[in-house]
Amino acid sequence: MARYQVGIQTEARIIEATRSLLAEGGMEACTLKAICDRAKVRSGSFYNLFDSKEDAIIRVVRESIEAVDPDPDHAGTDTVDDLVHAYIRFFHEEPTMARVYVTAALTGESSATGARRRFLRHHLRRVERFADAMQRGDTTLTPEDAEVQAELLLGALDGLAFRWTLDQDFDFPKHALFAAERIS
Amino acid sequence: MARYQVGIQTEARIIEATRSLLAEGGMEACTLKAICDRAKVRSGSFYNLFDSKEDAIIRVVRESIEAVDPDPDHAGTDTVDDLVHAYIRFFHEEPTMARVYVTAALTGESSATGARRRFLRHHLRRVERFADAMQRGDTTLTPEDAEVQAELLLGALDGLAFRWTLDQDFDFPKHALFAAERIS
DNA sequence: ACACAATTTGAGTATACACTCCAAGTTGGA
DNA sequence: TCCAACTTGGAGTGTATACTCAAATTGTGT
Repeated sequence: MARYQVGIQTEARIIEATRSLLAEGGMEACTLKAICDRAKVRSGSFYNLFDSKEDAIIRVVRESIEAVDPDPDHAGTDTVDDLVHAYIRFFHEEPTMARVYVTAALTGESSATGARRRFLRHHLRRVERFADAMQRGDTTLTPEDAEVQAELLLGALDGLAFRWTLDQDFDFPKHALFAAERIS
Repeated sequence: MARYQVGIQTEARIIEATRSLLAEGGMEACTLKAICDRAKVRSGSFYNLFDSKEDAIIRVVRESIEAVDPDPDHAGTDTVDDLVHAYIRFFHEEPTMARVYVTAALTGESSATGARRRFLRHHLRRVERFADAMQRGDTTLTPEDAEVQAELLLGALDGLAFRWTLDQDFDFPKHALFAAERIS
């Protein structure tokens, strides 16, 4: 019944292989074969531990996002600035992962199940945190206004990040900070 | 030397098949087989007229974007509001095409050639037009400030559009107008 | 050392895709 | 009417993909 150590290690190797492949070459480089080769595992083992390739990718991306969370305990003490800086940091430290994040949301199965739903949930949580931070910074803001404003700021950050994926010379941090200043 | 009528008609049929497939089911539905079936053509004919599948898709998307251009002659008379409304209209009238547009930019070959470059060029042209319109609306704005502001507004529109692809219930026009009001 | 569950293997399945080639057919100008 | 340029049919190529399964092996508690 209990999991064996060896299985847990294999799982970790697969996650690490997936992470490094995504970071190096994005979705295109992250084939099942590549994952298995790098993790020194046959495909059967992979499917013993993961439901699908997408399953592994989603876990990696989520871990990656959480790694730059300014307030992992959700104590509700982060400021808008903290959140914006965390966002900038994510794109700065894990550019390929950021592209994967956006790509997965767009190309996930057209049915609303799966990746898309997950990303939406994550987005909504972020909007909530931005809105809360905005209200803490400006107590005259109504909850409704804070939400609209949070959607706008996050939208702008997403859009500027997309812009950056088109052209790596684009100064994302500068524009992101301008957005934060202008919108919140 | 001159092109034969029958070839021109075949080309038109292929374009139309590609357009309708993209509009109905996005990139996933737009396989070569699907295009050829719908256009009543074999793949040999397709490759007689187009270099690649991507070639056909790019032509379709470009035509689709130009169809909602508020100032096709580039007379330089459009206002920021015109441009924002044109953007909203594009997403309202051709939602799937909009998704294709973003997807193509992200998933195009990782080398900077090809689709990505094209999209960047198109984006830069739009930024310029937004910046010009902003300067016409506020003559105290320096060209540099206008450009940064234009990048922000376009980024916000792109991001909100992306947000909408995650969840069709999101009120894109409302948020887009809020962005325009807040940023320009 | 035994039983039994957890894990691994690796060949195999099924499928999908963009693209090629060239013989045969058609068009339209001279 | 001729014929070269153009267009078409459609089988075929090559490659890649995610995923399955039954049997073999290994780990763990007793």
